[in-house]
Amino acid sequence: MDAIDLSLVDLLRGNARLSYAELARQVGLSAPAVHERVGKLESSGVVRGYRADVAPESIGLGVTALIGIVEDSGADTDDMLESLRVLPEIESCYFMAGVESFLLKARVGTIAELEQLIVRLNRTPGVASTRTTIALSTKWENRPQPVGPAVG
Amino acid sequence: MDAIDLSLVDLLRGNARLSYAELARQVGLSAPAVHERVGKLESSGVVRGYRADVAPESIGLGVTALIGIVEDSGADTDDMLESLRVLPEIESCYFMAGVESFLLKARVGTIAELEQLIVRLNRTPGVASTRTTIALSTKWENRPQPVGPAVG
DNA sequence: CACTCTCTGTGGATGCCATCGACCTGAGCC
DNA sequence: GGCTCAGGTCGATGGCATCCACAGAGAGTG
Repeated sequence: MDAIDLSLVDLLRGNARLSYAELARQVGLSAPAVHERVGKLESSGVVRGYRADVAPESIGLGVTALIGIVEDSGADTDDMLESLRVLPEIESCYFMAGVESFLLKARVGTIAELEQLIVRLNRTPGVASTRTTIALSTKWENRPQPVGPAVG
Repeated sequence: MDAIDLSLVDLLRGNARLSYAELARQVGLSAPAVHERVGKLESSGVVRGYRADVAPESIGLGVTALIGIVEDSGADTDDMLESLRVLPEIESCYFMAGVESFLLKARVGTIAELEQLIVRLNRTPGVASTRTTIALSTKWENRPQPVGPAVG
């Protein structure tokens, strides 16, 4: 991970569909060299993949909620994780410090679907309680913060 | 947004670097047709961009925190938003229902940097109080949920 | 029904890009 | 010095992006 790798990471966080030729121009290397570097970033786990950033409301996921989960004392955290993992509505799952062991970001189409999700969560073994707050609007999300040196 | 558009969106959410030729094979259209459709999805705002998914700890952002913000009564929400927007550490910003008007997801390198961020937030005009919880680990994040029909 | 307009598709042509292999170069080390 | 290796360049080639001309389906209209 030298400065050029950081530049490549920055460029790809900004636009994952840049061609190797374009990346090469930006960082001042040849296309094969960039190809090699990006391949290594991928196989070493620095770059985990490439995702289209899609407006959720345009694919019928207009309701965003954050759900904190308090575990039962003695609950098996790994089992709970597996129960959470199979729920597709849960986009993100953080294991937190504090009373609420998990913080989930869920995305559904309607409030009714959110209700169903919460019911399911409360029925999940190991869940003592849930606390849901609704996001009225998403001001921004997953904004990449620049890490590399400035790239001309 | 017909079924083919949804398939394209799904495919690109899974791998944003798929070639138009490959997308075309997957959905059963010609490459120019797919090119046209994706272009329209982009210009209509359904697809907002393409991002490399980078392991944050590998670029020196190993600390994730969620920060709730309570506004002063009478605070100007738009002004606050602008103050938040210039802080690069804030990756996501939701306007919430509830006591805490904003919920921020912040990513920093060290606990010391988190402390500085919190201090800055508490000094920001309009902020009555903040409540920070640290994510001990990220189980998953921004997992795309399939929306289109199954794609062979 | 027939005409036409529009939308969305296909197929072909062309130039750029991804990718492979051969080779070069400088650093570290015996 | 001479070996070795990591990581670069260059050149070739086949595939892809992209442009263009044109075809066919459907909606609206006389």
